[in-house]
Amino acid sequence: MESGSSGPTRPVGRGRKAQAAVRAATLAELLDRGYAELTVEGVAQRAGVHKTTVYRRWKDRASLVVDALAEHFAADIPTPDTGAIETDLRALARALAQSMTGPVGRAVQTAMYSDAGRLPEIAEARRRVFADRFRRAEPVITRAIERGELPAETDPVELLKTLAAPIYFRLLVSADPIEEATADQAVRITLAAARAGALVQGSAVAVKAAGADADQP
Amino acid sequence: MESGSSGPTRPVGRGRKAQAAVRAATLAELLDRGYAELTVEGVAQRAGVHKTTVYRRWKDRASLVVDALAEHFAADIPTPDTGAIETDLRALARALAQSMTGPVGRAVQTAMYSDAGRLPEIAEARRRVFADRFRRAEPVITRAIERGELPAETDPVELLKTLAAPIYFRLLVSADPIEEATADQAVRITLAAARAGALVQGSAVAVKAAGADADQP
DNA sequence: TCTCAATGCAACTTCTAGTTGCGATAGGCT
DNA sequence: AGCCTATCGCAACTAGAAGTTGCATTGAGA
Repeated sequence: MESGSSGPTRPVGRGRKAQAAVRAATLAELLDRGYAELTVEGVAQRAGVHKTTVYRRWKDRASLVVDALAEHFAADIPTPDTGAIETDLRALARALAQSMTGPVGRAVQTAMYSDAGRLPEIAEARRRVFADRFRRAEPVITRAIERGELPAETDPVELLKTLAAPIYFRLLVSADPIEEATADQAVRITLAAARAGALVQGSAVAVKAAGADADQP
Repeated sequence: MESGSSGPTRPVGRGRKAQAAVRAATLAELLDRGYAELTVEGVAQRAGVHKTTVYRRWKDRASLVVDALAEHFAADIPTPDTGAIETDLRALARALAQSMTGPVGRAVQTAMYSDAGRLPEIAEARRRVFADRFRRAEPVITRAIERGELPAETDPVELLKTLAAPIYFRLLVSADPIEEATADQAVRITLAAARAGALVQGSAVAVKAAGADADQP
């Protein structure tokens, strides 16, 4: 967009500071007013900046929110390999819980599943982050299967969803605080289910008899 | 609210039909535009009604949405008592999954956890519904404990949250379709976890050592 | 058929989104 | 230190949706 090779591409300290303030203010407003009630003027005031300053940097309300969230998309959840499924899953679950901890994490994560999640860019980012996490985490489960720690038919994706579900439940439904204990509990539940053979492939899909009528009347 | 004993309390068929159309249109708009993008004029047009007709019946946008959702709050989830924990839980989970099935159910449930969920009336309704469901479902677990089907220390609330989590995960996070198989899978996971003793009281809370510092730095 | 409550319509006010032109200012560079 | 200019603040706009009001019109029920 910018930075012509010889052009006057000076980052300009003033602008950088203002933009950072606006982004922080956007997350704060997102957290305590929500996307639906977020106003550009409110963000500007909170950032100690004039409304036009916001509009000069961002096309509209949506791209302001998208950009403020985008900063924190970096999934960066690694692929643990401790040699035991329990500690590996604990690392994964704690990393997920961690990403929802603190005002910023909570603001970002809840916003991504609120009405702001309908913005195409957010929806796509969500898909990307999820695909990335599954891709990184899958080896953890396949290795555990190879080691004989889990039933051979265990479905990695199903297991990871089972691991994530109790954590997201706290974030989005029950609004209970999310701590390490939350993650550890999710691990216990998931492992018990996996060892009992409840997470084998196809266990979560309906086995439709022949017939093409899937819609309800 | 209305119906003074001798007053001119005629329900007036025309009004009833218009109101029903507006409520239905509100849910439809909620489903395919979301609360943040929902406009009163949009709802009115969709209902084949003039904007002022909406404002004569509802104070503002918020109460329109609240009222449209309120129709469907009736939790009406019964207390199954089949004599076996598995079938009882299956009944509970399927009833929950059922409430998220079909366009109306999906619209209502997702809206309650979207930005509309920040409206005080919605937040309170959510608490009421949850409290009611837990109250009705708790005997199912205590009976199972008495029958020796579950560990004696099993925490009923923790178990019910574990049961609900995978279903809400599909509704709010993964957006996978919700079917009976989803509910049945949730039952398998929950039972495996409960039987393994992962849902005993206090298993989900951090055991803080003495000290008053709970906030993060 | 006749009535009156409820709707349709137009014309408002207010609020926020988003835009534009100009003068003020502060950060970077010499 | 002092200039240069990109960026900011400010005021004054347009556009659209929220919400309101007065009056004419219509249709369900007695």
